[in-house]
Amino acid sequence: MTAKASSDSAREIPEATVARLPVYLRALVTLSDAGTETCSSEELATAAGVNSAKLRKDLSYLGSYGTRGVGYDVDYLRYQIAREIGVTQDWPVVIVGIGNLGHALANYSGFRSRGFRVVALLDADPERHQEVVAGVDVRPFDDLEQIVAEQGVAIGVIATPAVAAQDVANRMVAAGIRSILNFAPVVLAVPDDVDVRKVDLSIELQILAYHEQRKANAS
Amino acid sequence: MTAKASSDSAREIPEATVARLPVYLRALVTLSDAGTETCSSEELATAAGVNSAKLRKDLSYLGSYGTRGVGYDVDYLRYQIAREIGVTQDWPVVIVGIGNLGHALANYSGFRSRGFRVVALLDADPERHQEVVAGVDVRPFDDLEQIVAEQGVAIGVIATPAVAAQDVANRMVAAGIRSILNFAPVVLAVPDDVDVRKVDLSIELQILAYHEQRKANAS
DNA sequence: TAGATTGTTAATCGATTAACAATC
DNA sequence: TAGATTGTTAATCGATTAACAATC
Repeated sequence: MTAKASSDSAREIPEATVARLPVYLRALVTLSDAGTETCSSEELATAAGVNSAKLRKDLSYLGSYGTRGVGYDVDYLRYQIAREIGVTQDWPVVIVGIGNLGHALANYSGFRSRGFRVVALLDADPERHQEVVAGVDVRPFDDLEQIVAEQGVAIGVIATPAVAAQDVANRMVAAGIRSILNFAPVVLAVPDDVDVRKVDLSIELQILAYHEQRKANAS
Repeated sequence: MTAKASSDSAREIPEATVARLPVYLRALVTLSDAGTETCSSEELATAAGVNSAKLRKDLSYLGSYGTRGVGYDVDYLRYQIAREIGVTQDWPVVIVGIGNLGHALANYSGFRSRGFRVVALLDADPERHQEVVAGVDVRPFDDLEQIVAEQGVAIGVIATPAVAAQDVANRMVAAGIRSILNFAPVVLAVPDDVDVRKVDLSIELQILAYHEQRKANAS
């Protein structure tokens, strides 16, 4: 299959750059909301917390969306980055494990406003199937395959205890999900074509502790 | 001030390695709990989801804790890594912003079991000051300075809405906190000697969406 | 034309990896 | 001694950064 209109977007974008695009997008949304129409790489870089050389290098992978001597049109660049990331469309998401964290995720407004739609909340515990969280019914985990098929779910979020996570991942993969955001503190084994990103609260704290300890020893 | 007993631990450990040490530590805890006494770099690497060359290189920054031809003593290596990270001691933590996410964090058992102790939950909203979450009273945000001083808090967690986050960070820094874990979707401005780590759920989802989009286009 | 700022080049830095000598 | 596995070396790869030519 050949590429459509923007055939140049087939270029390979480095992982480190991909990880920063959402940060730039958010900074642009903030600028746009504040009524700013144009910004320089220096201004945008400051808002995003990086240096301007890195920002310009990153943007250069997407194309040439600025004007020399002038800067970037905020709304135009915002659209181009959103398109590159893929958040001009809506992504149906399913969350599995509706404990404390699952509740927080289901209620997180940042998903909806950034191109993600929570279409289902699943939990293995029948006790929870009475609940409605953030306007969505909690349903049995066994409904996974049906929901994924019906709603075209491409992204799954795992917020279960560690012991259940691998099983949930297996079922997600079998159901056709190829992108997983994992909050359970385990290393998931998945096929090569499945993307897993991990958020681990205690690991983040441990990294802070390491540096904190060094500061304490240095003083 | 000169270093104590283990003067060799003054070596510089690369950031990428520091970020993986907690992963190795967790794998070792799992192995230990399963009764495993010895493991090779190959086994530990598999459990941690990295290749063995990287694991050995990482461990080499800490010292020489294995035995050629044999492997690593699980409990010994576990202790050495825990000591290097700094989680052989207890770190008092304060959480600010007790909404959905703050609740989830306060209840997260992984903190306690990994060397962190939530000593206070703070919220600016007086409505919440009645609450007890995970056995800890929710107190006014204005108590921050006092609590930090009394309890020797070194790590602060920000789980407030985006608009409040910078103010909270400023107050934390003024109170003497030098390590911050930020869940609010904003780039915090802090002095150079303050460490900020960021967890942003929607950014993680956006990175997945980018790759998902590419998979969809490739098919 | 003069000033400003992008997009790109090239140098530097840090992280990963394979291979293997050291050594249990 | 023979087999196994670490710890380290050196090559490779990818990311960052400063500098500046291109160009509005």
